[in-house]
Amino acid sequence: MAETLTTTALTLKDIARQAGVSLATVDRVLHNRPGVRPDTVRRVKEAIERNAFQPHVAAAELARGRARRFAFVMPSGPNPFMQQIEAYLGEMSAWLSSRRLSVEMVATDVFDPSVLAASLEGLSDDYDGIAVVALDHPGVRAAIDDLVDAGTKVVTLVSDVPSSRRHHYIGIDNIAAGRTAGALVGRLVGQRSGKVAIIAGSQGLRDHAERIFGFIQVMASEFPGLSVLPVLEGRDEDARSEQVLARLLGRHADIVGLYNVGAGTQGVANALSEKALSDAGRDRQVVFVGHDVTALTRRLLLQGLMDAAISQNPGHEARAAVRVLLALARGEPILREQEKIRIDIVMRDNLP
Amino acid sequence: MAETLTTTALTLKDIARQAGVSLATVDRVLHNRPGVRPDTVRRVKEAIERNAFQPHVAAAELARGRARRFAFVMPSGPNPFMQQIEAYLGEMSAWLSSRRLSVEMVATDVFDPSVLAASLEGLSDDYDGIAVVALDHPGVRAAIDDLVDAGTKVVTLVSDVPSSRRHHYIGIDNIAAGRTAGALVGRLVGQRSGKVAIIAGSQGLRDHAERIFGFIQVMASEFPGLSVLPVLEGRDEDARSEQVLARLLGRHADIVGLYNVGAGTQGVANALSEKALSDAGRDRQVVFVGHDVTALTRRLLLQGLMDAAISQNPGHEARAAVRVLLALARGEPILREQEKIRIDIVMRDNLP
DNA sequence: CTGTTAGCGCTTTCAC
DNA sequence: GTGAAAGCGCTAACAG
Repeated sequence: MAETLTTTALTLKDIARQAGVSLATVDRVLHNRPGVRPDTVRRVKEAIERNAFQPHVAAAELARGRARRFAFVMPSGPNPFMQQIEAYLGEMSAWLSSRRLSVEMVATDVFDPSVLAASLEGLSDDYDGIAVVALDHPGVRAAIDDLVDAGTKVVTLVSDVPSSRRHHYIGIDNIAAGRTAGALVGRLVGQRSGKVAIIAGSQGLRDHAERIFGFIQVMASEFPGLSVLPVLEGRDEDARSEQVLARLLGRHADIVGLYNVGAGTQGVANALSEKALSDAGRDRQVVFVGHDVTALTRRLLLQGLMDAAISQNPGHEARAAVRVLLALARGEPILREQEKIRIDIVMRDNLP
Repeated sequence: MAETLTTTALTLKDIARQAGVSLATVDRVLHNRPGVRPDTVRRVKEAIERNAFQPHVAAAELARGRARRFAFVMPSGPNPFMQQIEAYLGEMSAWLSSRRLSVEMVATDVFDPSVLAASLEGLSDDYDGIAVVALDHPGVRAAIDDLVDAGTKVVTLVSDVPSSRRHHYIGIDNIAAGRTAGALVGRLVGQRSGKVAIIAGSQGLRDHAERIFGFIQVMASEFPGLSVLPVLEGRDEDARSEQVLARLLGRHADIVGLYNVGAGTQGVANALSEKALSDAGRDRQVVFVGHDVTALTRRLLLQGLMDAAISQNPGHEARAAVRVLLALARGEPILREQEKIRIDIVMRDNLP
């Protein structure tokens, strides 16, 4: 009736005794440090295996007694999503300091590869680990690889540089996110046929490009009744997004769906609600799917102007980045399942 | 450019010196233990505040040196969702034992209040904390309250007993989950009008009842074109679910949506795919929304027979339950944001 | 009421 | 190659 999943009470000392060696030797074997005869290594390893011995992390942490410093390299400028990540890091401060960890924010122009690369290079010696919202560019890749070579742990956050040797990526699969957006737009449009608009910050941004790719893929293969218009670029700015979208809506009366890939949400909403006014009486508004749950998208979802937001949980990303950097620094295993960032579909009734 | 969120390097000793007292006194104040003159308390607290002092958790854990035992009281019988929670607890075993924590599974008939209550009563002295998939019933409530009175930390898991004095509930808001399901069915049905079926395990289960409530609420207020048929009960069994649903589908040709509140998914799928066959050529199948991502629902989503699954992440629930029990046992703060279980909408393209 | 002290289990010199 | 021993920062007896 009761099945135990865990037991341990042994200590290094017990293992040492069983293996007929001293504490120090067990410690060396445990951490693959050199200076132990192969035969001794084997004896110790056997004792460890035999007892399924797990060293007590608290004791190790205390004995090591080292404070760790991490840096978060994030975009300067007022991006609500990034601000949420910062805010969640702030909420962790008690957690961090009771573990002698420190996290520092480094703001930089992440859209300029040379600036970003330079920022990264400058951090090498000061930090045990770095989380960076990275632009996928050769210069940035080189900077990341240099950090890694210098022994710094590096995780990419939100936006990845897959070709680099970063230790981990904390963020969503953007192609799948785009596919999800596409499936939602298609399904929510229902039987109607017509055109679908896409507005992105820039197609040069890897995450935007991937989302668009996934979106178009699904549209083409599963919703033949819907035709996708050429992608608009709003540079993630409200004014420009509103302008280009309004023009498009004016030109095509039969737009039934809209995918906003990046920010500039207020502008998109403005253009859309203007159209909604003039459409009053029509059977249904344009289906509008975008990204991220912010104060604004929350309001739009509640109003019904926006139908769904594809979201990556910023609190989870902040905590996962810290935990992964810490695990990397300590040489502990990473709980992949726990650290994986999911693609959340947020609609009015499951707003977090 | 770089803004620090955290700093600390002080120890109890530093605080003791600043306050002009001994280590032990600071420790007493820190843990609100009695036996310190109010004036001294104030002085110490001031020193703590002034330095924003955070005791080193690793040191505390080591010094306390106590192993903690937790029990998970879960339904006997083969419920895939519960098995997933167990599996994720299993994956944590290294994490657990390196912290000198143990988790034991206690299987019981959680649907029989007296059996469940008796199981709980029997555990009082052996565990520091208990997570229980609870039935909301006066006997169970009393058993939980007794545990709490005895100093055991109690969290309800998946299914809550809000009237009890349990310390925490790990699970979703089931009314909101039902609303989410309703909105999805309504939106995915689109312009068509017709009937919507609901099949539940039992309306006597609190979580099922709440989901139904939320679902009907949304249907009534937002989808006047859809009428909800009386709730079917399938007792979470495949055979019975298939039977009652098949009969219903036979009687009403104009069913356009289906909400499966609990398990019995295979039966539901059977009934539905049979109907789909005979409907071949019709414009669209019945919209089918259910709960939880299991091997089966995953397959159904990929096939397209199922449109969406409302899900609560079992891995997250398992880890959150352990973390919360641990925080409660140690008297540490709970990171509410981290432990909150979200209502996930899972469709084909964002399958985890 | 308050202080002293002996560990908790591991890491890390420093000797041998 | 290996071992002995001094802490890491806190907790918990036990004295006073």
